[in-house]
Amino acid sequence: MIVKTFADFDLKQIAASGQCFRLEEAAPGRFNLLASDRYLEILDMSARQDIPGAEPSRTYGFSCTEQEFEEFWSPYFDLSADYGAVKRLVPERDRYLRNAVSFGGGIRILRQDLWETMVTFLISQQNNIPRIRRCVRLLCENYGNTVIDLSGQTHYGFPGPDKLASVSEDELRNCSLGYRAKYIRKTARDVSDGSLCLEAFRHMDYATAREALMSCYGIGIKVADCICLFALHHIEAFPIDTHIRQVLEREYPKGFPVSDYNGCAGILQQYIFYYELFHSAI
DNA sequence: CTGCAGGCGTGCC
DNA sequence: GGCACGCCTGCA
Repeated sequence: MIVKTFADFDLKQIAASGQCFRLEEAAPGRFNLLASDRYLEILDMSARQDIPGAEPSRTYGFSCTEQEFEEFWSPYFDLSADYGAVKRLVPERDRYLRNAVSFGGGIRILRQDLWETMVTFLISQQNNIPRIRRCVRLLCENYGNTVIDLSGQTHYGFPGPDKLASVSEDELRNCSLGYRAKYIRKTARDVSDGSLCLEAFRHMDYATAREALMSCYGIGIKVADCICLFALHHIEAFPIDTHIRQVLEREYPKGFPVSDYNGCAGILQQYIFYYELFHSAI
């Protein structure tokens, strides 16, 4: 286990922010995370002091080697980016956004696996977070590789395109995917037979990637933007769901000032999403 | 019982 | 371009 401290990094907030459905707080201060076939345990070692507006700096123990952390997990959590600089772009007069940023200041935009993100956000349409988690869990338990952790516990990786291409639509429906099963099956088959090349997406700019994603069966504007933001790290992507749409109508009737945020408006979208989900509940 | 949750495809204009 | 409508499922 290695121990590290970071500013603007709070896993509790990230786990609740709805960008990753395989990061969960299994017990207070104990997190489990699966990314494809990798498993990571994270232990919150900071004394939790929830001072409103305080710099969210936290210390965590990670169940991996220094090398794995530097090579995989640090980029995954986007730890080398300066989120303080993003927050400072929010002008004092925008009270709403200042509050949102201070409330969810530990959020970062993860760099998740492209295939996994495509499937989980296909599942997310017309769906709610607990049910999305359940669908993803069933998919992994039924078709994913087993991953054994250091204490001998079994976890399940995310099934790859070849595996899901071999599963019938009816079997997929057993994971309570509903009508989304045919979207996932077709996408899996397209990737598996080579007619859809995921590697190509990595070399595209935002507009090109978005358009290419939207040409996939079952992927529309909202899901394409989520994939651009959470997997391809196009931080200018600003996914608008029914929830965010209501906020924009209420707080920004003249439109969200995208141009104030030189290509990183998507990060602000996450602060807003998290703020709307939880601030009234406290 | 209806309505709806982090939409999208289809058919129509 | 815009706008209906249906779609799986679980939960209020």
